[in-house]
Amino acid sequence: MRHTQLFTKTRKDAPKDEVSKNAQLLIRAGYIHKEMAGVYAYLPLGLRVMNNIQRVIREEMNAIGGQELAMTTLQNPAPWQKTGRWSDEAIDVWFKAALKDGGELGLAPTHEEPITALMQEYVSSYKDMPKYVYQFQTKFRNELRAKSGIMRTREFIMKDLYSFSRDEAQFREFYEKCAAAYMRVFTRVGIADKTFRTFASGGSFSKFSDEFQTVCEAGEDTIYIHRQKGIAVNKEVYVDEVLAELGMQKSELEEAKSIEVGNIFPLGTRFSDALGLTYKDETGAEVAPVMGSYGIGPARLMGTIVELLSDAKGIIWPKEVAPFAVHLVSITGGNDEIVAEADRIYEMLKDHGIEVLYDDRDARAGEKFADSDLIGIPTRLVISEKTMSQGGIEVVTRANGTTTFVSDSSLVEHLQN
RNA sequence: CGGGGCGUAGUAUACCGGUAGUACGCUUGGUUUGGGACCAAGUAGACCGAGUUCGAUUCUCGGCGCCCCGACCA
Repeated sequence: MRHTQLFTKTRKDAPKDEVSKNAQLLIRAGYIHKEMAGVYAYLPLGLRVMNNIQRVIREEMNAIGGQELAMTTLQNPAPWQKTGRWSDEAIDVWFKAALKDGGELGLAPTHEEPITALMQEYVSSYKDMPKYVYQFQTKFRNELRAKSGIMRTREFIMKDLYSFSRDEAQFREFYEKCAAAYMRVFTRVGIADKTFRTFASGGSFSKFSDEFQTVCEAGEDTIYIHRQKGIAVNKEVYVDEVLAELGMQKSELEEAKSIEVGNIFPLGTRFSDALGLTYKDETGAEVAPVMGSYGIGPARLMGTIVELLSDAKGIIWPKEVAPFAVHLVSITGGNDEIVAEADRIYEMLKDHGIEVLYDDRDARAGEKFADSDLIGIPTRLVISEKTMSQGGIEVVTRANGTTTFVSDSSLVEHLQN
C-alpha cells in the first residue's frame, strides 16, 4: 500500500486524555481512534494488526480441532434466564436494550448460554462428542471504569472457544491441549518469554481456572512466579492452602505485575444442566456434557505487544503481527529517477507477494524515518541517491537498527528468509 | 460506586472579569532535501445550560464528557 493512499496521519503528540503507552503509540501512529471512553475504532493499520493476531489464533485453534462459527451479539434473554444470569446481580456489566414491542434483549457480554442452547440442536449422542467451537465476536461490557487504553474496554472482540466433552477425562485432555495451543499463540506474537500459565480462582464457574499472564508493569493483576516450574499463581489464590496443594512455598515465588492475556476454565456441567443439554451414552442414559471455556482478547494482546515491544521512537512489531512485512521509504529530494526506482522496487515486492507499505510521500528524510520508527514495521528499505549510487538498497531492522546493503537482484530472496 | 483532577483551533498548550496568544498541523508562494527544515502570507478555538455582573472563556451552580487512584472484573 502506498502511504499517500492511507487516510490516517501520524502525530507528534499523544492526546492528553491517554496516559497508557499502548493507546498513546497506537493513536499517534494511526492504528486506532478513540470513539469514547473504552471504545476504540481500528483504522487501516490497526485492522491489519488485528487481523494478523486473529489469524495466528485461528490457525492454532483449528490445529487442535476447533471449528469456527459466528454467534450473534444481540442476545435472547431466554437462555440467560434459565441459568440465572439475566439479572444485573449475576452479571453487572450487561448492556440491555428495549425492543419496540416491549421486549428486551441484551448485548452479548459472553456466549456460554447461546452456544449451549445452540449445541442442544446438534448434540444427541456420545458419538457427537467431543466438539470444539469458537468464534471471534464482539463482546459488550458496561465497565464502571474503562482504562489502560485498549486493555480494558466496553466493546471488544474476543476469541472464545467452548468445548463439549463426554466426561471429565475427555475434557481434561482437551483443556491441556488448548493450554499448549495458547502458549504457541503467545510465542508467535512475541510475548511468550514473559507469559506464564497462572493458577487462578475459577470465579463463579469453578474452583480454579488457568490464566495466561504476561509480566508487564502496565498490568492490572499481581502474580507470583515460580521460575523453576515456569508457572505462576494469581494473587487471588496466593494462600498457604493453595500453595501447599501446588507444592510451592512462598519463598520460591517472585511477585510481578501482569496482564491477563488469556483465560481457560472448566465449566463442568453447569450450563449443560441449566439448559438441558444432554447426550445419550452407550447404554442410552442421558448424560450432561462436560464443558470448558477458553478466551483470548486479540485487542488486549495487541495492547500487550505494544506495551512490551516498543521504545522511545515507537512500536516494534513482531513479524507475525506487523501490519506490513516491510516499509519501503524513498528519499527522493525531488529527483524523479529515485521516485522511478522506488516505484519499481515497490512493484517488484508486490509481485513477489511481499506485503509492503511504501512511503511515497514528498517529504523529508527525517519525517519519513520518524514515522517509520513510530509505525514499527520490522524491516525498513531505504532508497535514496546514496543507495542508488552504491547499487543497492538499505535494509534496516527496526528492532535493533542494524543496517545492511543488499543489491536489488537479491532483495526478494533476502527478505524471504 | 467512593475519592481526586481536567474540559480553550485538527493536536498540544498559555493568558485573562474588558478585542483569546504560542507551537505543531493544514493552505499558498519561495528556498531546502539522510533523522520531525527555513522564510513569508493565510486558515482555524473557549463542552452545554442557568446564575452573578455594565460585561463571563475566566466567578458560582447544574448537566455532559474525559483522565487518574481505589473498589469491581461475569
